[in-house]
Amino acid sequence: MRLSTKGRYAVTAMLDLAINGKNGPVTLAEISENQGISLSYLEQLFAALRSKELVRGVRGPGGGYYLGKSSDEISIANIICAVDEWVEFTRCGGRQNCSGGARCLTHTLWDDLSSEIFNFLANISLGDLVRRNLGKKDGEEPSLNVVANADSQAA
Amino acid sequence: MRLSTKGRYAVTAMLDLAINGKNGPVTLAEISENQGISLSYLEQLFAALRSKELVRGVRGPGGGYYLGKSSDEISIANIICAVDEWVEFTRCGGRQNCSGGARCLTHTLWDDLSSEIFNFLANISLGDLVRRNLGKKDGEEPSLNVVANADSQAA
DNA sequence: TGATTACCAAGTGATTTAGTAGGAATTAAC
DNA sequence: GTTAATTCCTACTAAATCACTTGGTAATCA
Repeated sequence: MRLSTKGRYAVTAMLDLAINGKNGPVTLAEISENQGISLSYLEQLFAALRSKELVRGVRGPGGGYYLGKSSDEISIANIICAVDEWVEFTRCGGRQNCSGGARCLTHTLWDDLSSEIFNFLANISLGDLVRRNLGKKDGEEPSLNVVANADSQAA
Repeated sequence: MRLSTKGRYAVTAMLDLAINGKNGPVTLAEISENQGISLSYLEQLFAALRSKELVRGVRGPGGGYYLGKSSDEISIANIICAVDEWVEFTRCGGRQNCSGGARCLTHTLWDDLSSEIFNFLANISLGDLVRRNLGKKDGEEPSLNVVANADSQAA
């Protein structure tokens, strides 16, 4: 499994698209400008997003990108999976040669852990992020209490 | 932020240590054998774990590693942070030149998201994992319902 | 003394990251 | 119909990271 800045770029760009795409498509040049991400790198990320139908491109002057679905139908997990390919590889392909050993024991456990994180991200939609953002002024700290996790206490 | 196989290696090794270290220290050679991780790579991971006092090494014959604290005092987040350095870097160091722009807006939001994940991992201790494991037989699927998250629903 | 272990530092091939470069295809505006 | 704006596509690249190897040194037990 994997969850790095690449996914963050994609989420940031999609959020920009969700916020600024209300009236007409948004160009990658604008997102590049807004978010400080290189244009060609954005193109590559959006190629992946498009293949998963999370965005829809319109060519020519006045073109740009729309969201492929409503922002409430797009989860953060969707976005990250599109660009980052959330593979949680088992070292022992399938179930061979790790029947009772400590290796298999720990890896199924780690897979459970990563699927918990997946569920967490799958329960936050792009629409949630937009609403959380627009409801706040700049100085305020936007808290992110989403569906999945009500009682998070700091360590 | 970052959460890859390197952290998984460390968690796996620590779990092995917690399970097999009841009576006497465990050598890295044993963990290497059990988990299929190269010995020298383990050494590097354990150098990081030792610097955070999560493990304690004993040299010489009959030596090996102990846990540095009780397994209930070590969280998964502790382990991952030790080897993976959980940096959630803000592109605009501090608060310069992103007062109201969309950039800062999205990055504080992403930071919230990553701290949610951090809290999630911080609420699972190594002891939790051990108990979850030992209570099960091999064939069974070990469910991972931990303190932090009671109501996880699949997406 | 010798074996066994942790410790330490440097190097390496493969992969990923974040980006450049250079185009081709589509379409709106002139 | 030409031009400009935009998406789309392929290939390349420097830097970083991953997982590992090599070759040691230091401590400690028998």
